[in-house]
Amino acid sequence: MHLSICDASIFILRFRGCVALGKVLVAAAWPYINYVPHLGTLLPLLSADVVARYYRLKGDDVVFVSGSDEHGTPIEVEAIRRGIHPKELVDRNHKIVSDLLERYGISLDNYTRTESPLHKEFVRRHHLKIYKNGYIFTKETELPYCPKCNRFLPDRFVEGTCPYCGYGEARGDQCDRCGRLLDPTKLVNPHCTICGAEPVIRRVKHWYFDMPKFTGQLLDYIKSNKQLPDNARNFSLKLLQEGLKPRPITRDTKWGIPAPFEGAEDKTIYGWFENVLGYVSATIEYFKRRGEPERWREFWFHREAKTLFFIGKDNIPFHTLILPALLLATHEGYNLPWNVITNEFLMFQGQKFSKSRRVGVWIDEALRLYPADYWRYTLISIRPETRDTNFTWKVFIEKVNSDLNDTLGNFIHRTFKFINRYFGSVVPEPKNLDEVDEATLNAVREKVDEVARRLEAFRLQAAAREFLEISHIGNRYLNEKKPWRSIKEKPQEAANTLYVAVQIVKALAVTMHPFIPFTAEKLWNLLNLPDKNYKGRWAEAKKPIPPGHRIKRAEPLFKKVEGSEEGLQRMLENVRSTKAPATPTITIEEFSRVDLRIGRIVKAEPIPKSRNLLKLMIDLGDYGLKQAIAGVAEHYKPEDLEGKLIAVVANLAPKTIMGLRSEVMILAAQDGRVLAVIQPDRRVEPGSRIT
RNA sequence: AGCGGGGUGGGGUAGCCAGGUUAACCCGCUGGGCUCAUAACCCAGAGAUCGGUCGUUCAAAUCGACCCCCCGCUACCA
Repeated sequence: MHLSICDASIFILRFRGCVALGKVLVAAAWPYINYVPHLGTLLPLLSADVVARYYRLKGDDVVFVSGSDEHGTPIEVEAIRRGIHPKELVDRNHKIVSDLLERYGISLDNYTRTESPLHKEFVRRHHLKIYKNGYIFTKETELPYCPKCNRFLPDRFVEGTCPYCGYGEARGDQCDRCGRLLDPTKLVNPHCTICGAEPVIRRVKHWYFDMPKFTGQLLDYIKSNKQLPDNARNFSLKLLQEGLKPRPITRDTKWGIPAPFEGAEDKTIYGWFENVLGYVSATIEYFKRRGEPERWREFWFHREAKTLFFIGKDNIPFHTLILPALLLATHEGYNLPWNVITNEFLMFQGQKFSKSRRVGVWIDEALRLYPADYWRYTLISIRPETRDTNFTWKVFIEKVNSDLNDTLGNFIHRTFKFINRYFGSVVPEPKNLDEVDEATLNAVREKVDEVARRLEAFRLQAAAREFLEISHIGNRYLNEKKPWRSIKEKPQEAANTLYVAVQIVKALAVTMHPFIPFTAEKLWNLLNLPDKNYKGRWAEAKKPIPPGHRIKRAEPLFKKVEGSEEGLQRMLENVRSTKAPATPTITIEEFSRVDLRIGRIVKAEPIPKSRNLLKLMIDLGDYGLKQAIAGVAEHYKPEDLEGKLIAVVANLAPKTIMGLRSEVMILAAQDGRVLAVIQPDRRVEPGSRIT
């Protein structure tokens, strides 16, 4: 089947919207792994996972792919900072991230990486192909080059004084103070942010992808793709109306995929022109590994395949314009993204997630606090669908305690307990169900369908609400039927009630699966339903558990989050401090602002009513006697400390702790539960400066 | 600056694109019920002139114009 690629009608056919189900490619944005992702970065992967799991439950043929985005200057710079080769950095991070995603239950069929040999080879062949098709040309430009680092500098890596407002730390692309767009060549006193040297301007040749040639086809694609969400469509149309520009696809960096063009041997391919091709290469790799090397085509060429891309809003143009253009440029008739499901941003307590300022929660530390399902449920239920939303500890506590534990967990638990206790753990035989029983079962079936409808519309937040609603129905039903009464007077009625209740539990076990898969499997097991493979299980939501079936003993599925919002933030900070933090470097000048000295503890005494505090009097020689309130009482007895020479920070702003003034801070090393004060290894006078 | 998104009871969100019965849901609050269940559950109630103004319309949270505030983006932080 070969249609002219320029024929717009094929798009109309392909994107009419009533595409038959069956084959679903689910793709999630590739996290950039210069660092562990934070909760916001997890959103596209998590959303994709919910949908992938749903389609699998429905019995569709699903392939779910993503991978680590590993190339580019930020990773190179991070590697330099740590004194290792970029490859070593990404090998390490890829492993960490893959492992974490698995622990979040992100059910990827292939989580690969841009360093995968198959990907690199695929990308080179792809670009050569579109080069031969005439979509790539070369052009010379002037770019800043750092002679000391021996590299061309991306705009963001040049800083200098803004020529408009005089701001001293304007970046090459934009001034943070006046907001003006800049050109790195215009900066006054420019310097390289990596080494500080002054960059020079060099003329270089680069290879450009001729985006404007695809304007018409992309316009047709965007306009005829009915399911594209508004934010993705509007933004893409705007860019198309403004006019596409040729994009440089080569970079003068070493860390990347070598450009395959003649004369470009020392260049690499720009990240966004290779990582999006990873969706294809990951599919190829997956089927190759399964020994079915041709089947990837079913997902990328058969018209009936649905391809779903889950991304954050900042990635829209790469998925609605650049990826389609790259695919069109092959003239091979690739499926263009059937839908690009875009989430807005997640904020943390009203602020943007920020790695440098440590605002937010990172996915490794989150798992050290609470189970994956708690995070999954919370994130999906506040998933930023129509606007940015805010993650707060308050929300987290509310979602886990009220929704998961009280409403959902408790309904399941009371049903189990009742059957355990009054029916010997055996599903009772129903006889003559009354109207309320039937209506309830119907309402539950209705809800199951509603969850499915919401999921198919990618309204994940609403879908989660609907599945939780099933447990509300259950709770309401039990309250109305009061089986704890009828068990005494009309045991058959109680039997009917619990029969219905356990069917609701089963429906929940199925519908909760996309959202909280770990809990779903645990529940499936408690229901003593043997099937380990969940493919095609969705239909089970409406099939009753037969009377006589034995279930297991009740076991709580969730635990409440104990403690306040402040308490949780403290827990997070504890978790954070016990792993080696990658603290940003400081200059010697910055360090010298800290006045470190040796002091002698002349007196140490416990503070009444405090658990861990000691009041210390510390002799600082010429600087006098200072009082320190130190949190060491759980590690040292007062008499152990008296007489010791120890390191202190002498110029910390004083603070009042439990009504006592603390003027200096003593230094101690912490290794998990072990605390050790820092002492000089030979005798020096109290007050000696530590440098 | 331009562009985009948003401002809905105390808090958090949905509804808006395809205008139409008492503006929905969760948390919180008040009162009541229940006691099988992880002090959980269920019911009822209070509480919003849907940022402001003007307009379109028989009818606007929903459409249009203008204004005020918040946020994001302006092509390598989802």
